Amino acid sequence: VTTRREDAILERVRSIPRGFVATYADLSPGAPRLAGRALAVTDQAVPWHRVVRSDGSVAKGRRQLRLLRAEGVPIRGDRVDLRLARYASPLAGEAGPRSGPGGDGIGVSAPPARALRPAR
DNA sequence: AACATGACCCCAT
DNA sequence: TATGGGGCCATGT
Repeated sequence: VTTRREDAILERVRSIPRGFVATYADLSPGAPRLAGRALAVTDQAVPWHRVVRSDGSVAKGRRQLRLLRAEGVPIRGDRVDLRLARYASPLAGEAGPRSGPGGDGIGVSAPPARALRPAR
């Protein structure tokens, strides 16, 4: 079961381009655990493997790393090189805990689609 | 209502 | 780079 906030998070997960990643905090500033829960309980088809921790480590181990490597996401050791692979999220730069009505930045519209470096 | 548990994060050692 | 403490939203006892 997902709440409205979680649904919004899932939608943003879907917006992560192939070859890039986003962190839980990018998806839900101020309540990153909520992003984790959303992915854990949803039955929707989303590219969950493109979501990583803020230090580049992953929650689902080798399985996740394999999927990421398959997309060409740069990985050093056992963690993603965020400086190259991080997708410039629409919420990037927004405030942390309680950024206005809604409690988080969810509700912001379209992504910038600004190209970072192509995943090597 | 208190406490515990998560695909977590930030800050200060 | 690694740990510990405090904070976060939602659920389940």
